[in-house]
Amino acid sequence: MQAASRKAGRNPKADTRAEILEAAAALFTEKGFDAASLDEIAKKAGRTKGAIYAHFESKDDLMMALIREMTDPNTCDQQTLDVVEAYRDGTLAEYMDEAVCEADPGVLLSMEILAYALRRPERREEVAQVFIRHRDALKAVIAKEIPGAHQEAVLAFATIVNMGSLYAGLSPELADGAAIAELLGNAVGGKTHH
Amino acid sequence: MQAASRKAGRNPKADTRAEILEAAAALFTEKGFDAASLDEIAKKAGRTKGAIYAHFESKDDLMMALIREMTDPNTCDQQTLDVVEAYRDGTLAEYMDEAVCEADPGVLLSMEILAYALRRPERREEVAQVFIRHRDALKAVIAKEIPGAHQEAVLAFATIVNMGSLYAGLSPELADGAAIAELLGNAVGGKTHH
DNA sequence: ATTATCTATAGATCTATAGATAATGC
DNA sequence: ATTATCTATAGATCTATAGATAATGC
Repeated sequence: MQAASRKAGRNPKADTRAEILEAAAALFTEKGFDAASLDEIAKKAGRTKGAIYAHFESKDDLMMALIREMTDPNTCDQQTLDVVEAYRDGTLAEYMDEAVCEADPGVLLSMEILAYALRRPERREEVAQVFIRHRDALKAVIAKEIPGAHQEAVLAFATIVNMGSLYAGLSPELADGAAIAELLGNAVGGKTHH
Repeated sequence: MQAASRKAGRNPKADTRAEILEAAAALFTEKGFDAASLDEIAKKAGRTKGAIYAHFESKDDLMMALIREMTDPNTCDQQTLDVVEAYRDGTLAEYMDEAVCEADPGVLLSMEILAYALRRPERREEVAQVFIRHRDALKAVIAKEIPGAHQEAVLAFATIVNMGSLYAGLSPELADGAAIAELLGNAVGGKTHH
């Protein structure tokens, strides 16, 4: 949030909700949903717990809000775009080693959300819709950037890049940029320009 | 009571430890490490918390013991073997739909362990060694069962099957047996007999 | 045969902290 | 949105005891 928001008729309150969500995302990533306390989240957002309860009904409600508002569901986040482009340009190995292999926070959060949803059947459907919309956005990008990609290329990106970067975060012996790039190459196919 | 167990230097209640580990595995899978309480674990094992502390120093120590003793590190578990065989036999799609697609507990536990280790740098190396030994066992099986498999076939199995089954557990729209099988086919190559 | 000892475990308890709510202020 | 507070429960620790074995005594 830049000066713009502070200026144009924003109320200090307006940002509170977004800042809480941002702090929650960071702490759910770092410690996991259960281990991240609302006090910590509030502190990180520069507020108190009361502020959280002014905006969210419960810790679960906060998590669900975070999931729903996880970036615009119709566009890929920049990082996803970068991965696809690196693949297309034949520089994925380097990209993975630099950017993703040290336990990418975005991937950890998405794992946390997946685990959260899998353990709460009532929430599963709603979370699934969010994942599906993200998947579709990624699919469109792949179709555009990687002509001739195999039919299951989206699933390849989602599974190999995500899981691969978790493994890489655990140990480079389990997965490194080169291995992930080669595997993805076999799985995705299509034209790349080296 | 069997003379054998006495001979082995273990008292008749020696299976307490194993039963606690089993209960812990089940509850860590079902609710996650933080949300599973020691009281629940003790109850599920038919003991009380005192019994847990007689065998383990702390909840973390219990988790680490569970990780270390997660099946024999030099052999694949049956389920992993089944997946590789289903791939080799060209029946992976059916296998995944039947056995794995509804949020496989083993996969969930392994994700829980991965997240646990990624968030605890002091533990990372030790957990990594366990994963590496499992990976090597899987590699050997693949080399034997799927002649001509690509070099990164192990990573393909680990990432695509695990992540795929989590996605499938969230929604069949995200991943189903056929999609996983096709993707794995592109990623692994090698000879299969249809 | 009696007493002491050891080990594993139950059950009670301690302390900290979590999520949630209520009261209050701006 | 803050501050104070409520209630529940967590991990951890303490204490007592059951059941078994080992040592001691007659």
